Amino acid sequence: MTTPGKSPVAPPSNLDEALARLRSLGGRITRARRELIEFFYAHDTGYTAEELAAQFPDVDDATLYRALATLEQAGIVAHAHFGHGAATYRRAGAGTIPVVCDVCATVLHVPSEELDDLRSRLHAAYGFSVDLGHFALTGRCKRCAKARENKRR
Amino acid sequence: MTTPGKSPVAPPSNLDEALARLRSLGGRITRARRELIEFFYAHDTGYTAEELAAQFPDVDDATLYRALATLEQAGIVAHAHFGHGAATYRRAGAGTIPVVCDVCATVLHVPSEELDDLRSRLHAAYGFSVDLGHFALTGRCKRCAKARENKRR
DNA sequence: CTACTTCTTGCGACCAGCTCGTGATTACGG
DNA sequence: CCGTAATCACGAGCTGGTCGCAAGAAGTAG
Repeated sequence: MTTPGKSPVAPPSNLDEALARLRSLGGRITRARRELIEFFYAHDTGYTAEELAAQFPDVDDATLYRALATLEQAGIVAHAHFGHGAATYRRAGAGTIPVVCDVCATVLHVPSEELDDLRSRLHAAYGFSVDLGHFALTGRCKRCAKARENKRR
Repeated sequence: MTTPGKSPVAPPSNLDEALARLRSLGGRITRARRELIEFFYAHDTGYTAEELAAQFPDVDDATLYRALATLEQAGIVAHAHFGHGAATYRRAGAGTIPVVCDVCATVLHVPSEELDDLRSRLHAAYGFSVDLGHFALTGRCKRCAKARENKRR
C-alpha cells in the first residue's frame, strides 16, 4: 500500500549480478542506473536522495527517485527511514540494521542477527514477518542518554 | 536533533493528571488542548493529524500541530511513524508497539514486553536505549505474506 | 471585576521531500 | 541500422508539516 513491492529473492552479491538482475527483469541499463549501482557497490553506508543528487549532478531529481524505485523493486537497493527527515538508500542485503540516536543523529549499525530473536518471536506469535531495517530503530545513544540524566538532577 | 525533547518521566494516567501536568509545566489549558487530551483519553488507538483535524474542524492545522507538539513535550501524547505517510499520535504510555503490514496497512498492536529482550540486549551491548514505538515495525502480515508466497510460484 | 502580561491561536506564506504528466531521447532486440 | 518501448528531463504539483506575525484568550495581581 505504501511501499513498492519488494522482491523477496536474495539480493545480488556484486555489481555484475545486480546489472544482470536488472536486465533480466526487463529493465534497461541506463547511465543513471549504472552509476547508481556502481556507487552503492562501492559505498556500504546509506545515502539520502539529496546526497545522491549531489553525487550525480547531471541526473535529474525525478529520474533519481524513479531509478531508486526501480532498483529497489529489483531488490538491488533498499531504503530506510532515519529520524524525521529524508529516507536513506543503500545496497540491499547489507546485514546490519541502523539504530539512530534522536538527539545527536549518530547512526549505529547493529548486526541483524541481534534481531533474529524478535523476528522469530513475532512470527511465531502473530504470523507477522517483520522487515527490520525499513525503519531505523531510534532512541538515545550512550552519550546522549547520560547527558540527559545529568541535566535532570 | 529531530524529535522535540521527550520527557523522560512517566506518562499521566488519567485526564486530570494530564491537565495538571500541562499546567504545572507552565502551559495553559486552552480549548484545543483540552479537547485533544480528552480525545486521547477516550480513544486508545493512534490518529493522524488529518484525522484529528477532521475531528476538530474549528482548530487550525498549525494550531493542531503546535498543540500536539506541546502535549508531546509534556509527555501526554506520543507520535509514531507508520509506513510512509503521516505520523500518528496517541496517548503516551500505551504499552503496545505498532507493527504495520506494508501491503495492506493493517496495524497490529504488540505488547511492548515482547521487545524488552531486544531493548536490554542493545542496551547491554551498545549502551543504546531504544525507543521502540517511535517508528513502527513494518513487514508483512500473515495474510499478505501468504498471498505473496502463492504469487511467486 | 478589571487590568495586565504572556501564552496561544488563526491566518497565510512557506518549506522539504517526493511524485506526476508530457514530449524528447535512448537502449537494445531484430 | 531501424523501430519501438522504456527511460529521461523538465516543470508543475502534492502532502505533510512549519513559521512569522498580528489578534485573541488564560491566568495573575490588584
